[in-house]
Amino acid sequence: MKKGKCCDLEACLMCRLALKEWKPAIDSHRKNFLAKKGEQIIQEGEPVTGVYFVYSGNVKVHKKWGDKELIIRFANDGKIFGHRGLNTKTTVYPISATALEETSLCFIDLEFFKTTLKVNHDLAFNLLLFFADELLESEKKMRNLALMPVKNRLAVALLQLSAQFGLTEAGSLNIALSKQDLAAFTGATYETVFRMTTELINEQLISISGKNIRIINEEKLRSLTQES
Amino acid sequence: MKKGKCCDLEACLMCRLALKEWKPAIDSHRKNFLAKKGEQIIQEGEPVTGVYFVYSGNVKVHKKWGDKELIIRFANDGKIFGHRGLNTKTTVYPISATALEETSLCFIDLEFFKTTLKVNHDLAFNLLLFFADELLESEKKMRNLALMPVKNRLAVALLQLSAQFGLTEAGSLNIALSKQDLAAFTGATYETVFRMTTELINEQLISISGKNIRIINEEKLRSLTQES
DNA sequence: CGAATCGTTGATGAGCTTCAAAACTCGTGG
DNA sequence: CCACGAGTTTTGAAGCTCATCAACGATTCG
Repeated sequence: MKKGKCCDLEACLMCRLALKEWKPAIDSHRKNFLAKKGEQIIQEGEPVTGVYFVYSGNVKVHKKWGDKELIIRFANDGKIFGHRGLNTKTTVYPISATALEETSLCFIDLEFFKTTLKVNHDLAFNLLLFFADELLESEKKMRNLALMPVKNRLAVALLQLSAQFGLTEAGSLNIALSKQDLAAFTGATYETVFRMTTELINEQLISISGKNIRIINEEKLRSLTQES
Repeated sequence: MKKGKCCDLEACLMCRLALKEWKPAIDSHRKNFLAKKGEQIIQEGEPVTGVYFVYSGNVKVHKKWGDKELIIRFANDGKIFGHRGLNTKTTVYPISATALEETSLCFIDLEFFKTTLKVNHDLAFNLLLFFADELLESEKKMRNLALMPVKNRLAVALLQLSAQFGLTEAGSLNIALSKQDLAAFTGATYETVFRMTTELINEQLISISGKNIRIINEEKLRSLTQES
């Protein structure tokens, strides 16, 4: 990632905001703010007003059905969420978004974002690629939820977290995630995830001390994510 | 849909092809052909060569894990598939695609499609919206697979098929789908889907005669898809 | 007409959820 | 410094949903 860049999107809107390449006019369409830990930023079903960019922190993007919850993905530094306001079918947010830690955010008005997209073709093209990547992940996760047992999905989840959040110097996953949330991300119950976690520990694939999860045998863990 | 248009994307590439608005130069990048019923058009894991547009017919887009299969979606008239070659992470198709009936197709070379996207901003923007819609559906389906019981997922599947393929004059779903495929689309086994189908019949929500599925009580069926 | 495929049904058990109750953690205040 | 209680973690047990296997009837097709 280049200096002054915030995210993986070349020509990303937020980068430009950060780099102040844009006219001051944008200020009327942008709102910076802080979300406290646990604060709900978007409520599923509410009318779409704009998109959010994460400067720093961590936000879970989740969907509910009845009293059950599934975490679709996490948006950390440089990521975007609430962008599904961009669609032709509905005018309400299809997901909820909740800060997992204190998170610094930037909100952009939907109309402004749309017009920007139409004018800034680089941005549009790169957002297109971003969406394609998301779709790729999304469809893979669909398959996993439908076809994989919980233990294997847990392996996928851990590897994904490792890839997205990296490791601390101590070598454990650089994210503070409640077991509840890990379960909701895996798509299973708290207890089941717990049991599978102990299995993985017994098989020496991971280890846990306190809140810290460490991947010991990445290769074997990854082999669980392969077919059959 | 306007006359001369093939799909829901304004400025869609295929429409332009069909309308012959483009220079003949394109012909070297386009290949029209027919896929027989049951013919596999894309094999998961093969290197990406381009994208496909459906003139007419029906193609299932599916993913495997071991010997199990999940149908992600169906691509019928005017739809696009294989577009996930467009991404930054992998150079192989993440999905398989198989014709469910005789299908008339158009293949576009990936490089050409990419350059076109960079030049044709209307196309890029509308593809962006299309991706956003797909993502919306995809994430909804993720939630369904994770949280809904099979019966409810079956209701979703039937309503979705009804929306995408419409009804025959007789009032039944205008698609010939094997129960195998319906099961793979629902994300459950053949037998389970069969049992749930009988339940829905007994509850007078649907009826089946031969291959024809008819939705009797759409409202109740839809209520199964609502939360809790 | 026989073979093969598909539809239908029952029995069984694995995998997972649910409920419930210990055991452990940690902050708070006596 | 310990006791207490609230919250979390861990474990056990029961039950439900769904997959799997197997068998038989129906339908298609050479």
